[in-house]
Amino acid sequence: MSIKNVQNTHINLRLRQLHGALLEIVGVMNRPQRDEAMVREAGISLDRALFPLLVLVERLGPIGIVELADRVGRDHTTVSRQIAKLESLGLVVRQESASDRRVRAVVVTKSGKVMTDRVDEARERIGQAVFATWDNQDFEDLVRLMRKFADDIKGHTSPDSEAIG
Amino acid sequence: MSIKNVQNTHINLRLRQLHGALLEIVGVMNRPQRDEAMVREAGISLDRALFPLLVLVERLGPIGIVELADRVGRDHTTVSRQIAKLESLGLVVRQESASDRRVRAVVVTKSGKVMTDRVDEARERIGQAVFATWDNQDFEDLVRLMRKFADDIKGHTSPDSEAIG
DNA sequence: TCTCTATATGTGTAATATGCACATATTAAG
DNA sequence: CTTAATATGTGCATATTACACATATAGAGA
Repeated sequence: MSIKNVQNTHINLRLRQLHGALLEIVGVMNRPQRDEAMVREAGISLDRALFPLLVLVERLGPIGIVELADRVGRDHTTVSRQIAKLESLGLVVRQESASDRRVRAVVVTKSGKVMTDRVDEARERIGQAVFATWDNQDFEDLVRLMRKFADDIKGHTSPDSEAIG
Repeated sequence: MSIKNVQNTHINLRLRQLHGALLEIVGVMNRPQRDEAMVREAGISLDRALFPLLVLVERLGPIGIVELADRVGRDHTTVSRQIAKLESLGLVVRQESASDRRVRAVVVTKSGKVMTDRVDEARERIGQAVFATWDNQDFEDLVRLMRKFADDIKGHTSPDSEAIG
């Protein structure tokens, strides 16, 4: 076996480990129970699919429907309807864009912001608990490398490229 | 502002950055287009929701329906039906457990393994491309810290604890 | 052992979510 | 100024999902 093959074997081992960790993390992030617990804490009734959208709008808004749909991996018509629901609940508004009058950019309302703020606070509490036992350098490295990883996979998966599984 | 508050502010900044990166990564992982591309490459027609299950069964099998449902955050009745579909396609089988005759543990068949193997190969190719430009130490650190992170959030989110958003 | 509770799985059914076909408005390119 | 591309939205058929409920088995305690 050549040196290059040994290296590849090692990389593939690590890739498999990374994929395993990713599957678990995504699994936890996708649990609807988590969202429901948050919503309950915020004291508002909200459909399961609507909550992740609200968080994204707060993070990325003002943002158009199509870009939002791309982020969550759903058809834009689906997202259009979901945003309409969020708007009827008073949590977001669609505002006309001056530069491009086709887009109706979505932003959170004051009421929606109150809700995402509570979510942020809960997330902070959990995060502080999770990382309380971490070595500080490890924590800094995790944040830095996750950011880098997120940036890099976007470039390798954007249009028509292959999937990761 | 006390030293402790300064530290908390810094941690919360990092937590927010980490959350942002996580949202993007999970977003990419959740794109149905990725799964569809994989399935197409493997030359089999497979419902969108079935593919992630197949991957999990290959990784974790033999595994029971309830545990599988917990992993993907769906009701066990939903997963039960989806596994039944996978079984009718010959990609997995449900085998009786000797130790506990309630469970019908799911495992991939030879045919299912062929499919996940192709997926693994594609994932390897992508992974090698993504990390080709990475510093080796960074790559090792990412794998190690993601594993640690996955382990730690499981402990902090398992039963009835709060969500991350 | 007997009983009661918890767990694992599965089916019927109704509500929800989703995407495709299609339509409109606006922008950009030639 | 025509044509293609983009952003958004509605109607409708289908797919997905979960709740209520049922069955079988396991485990704990009297």
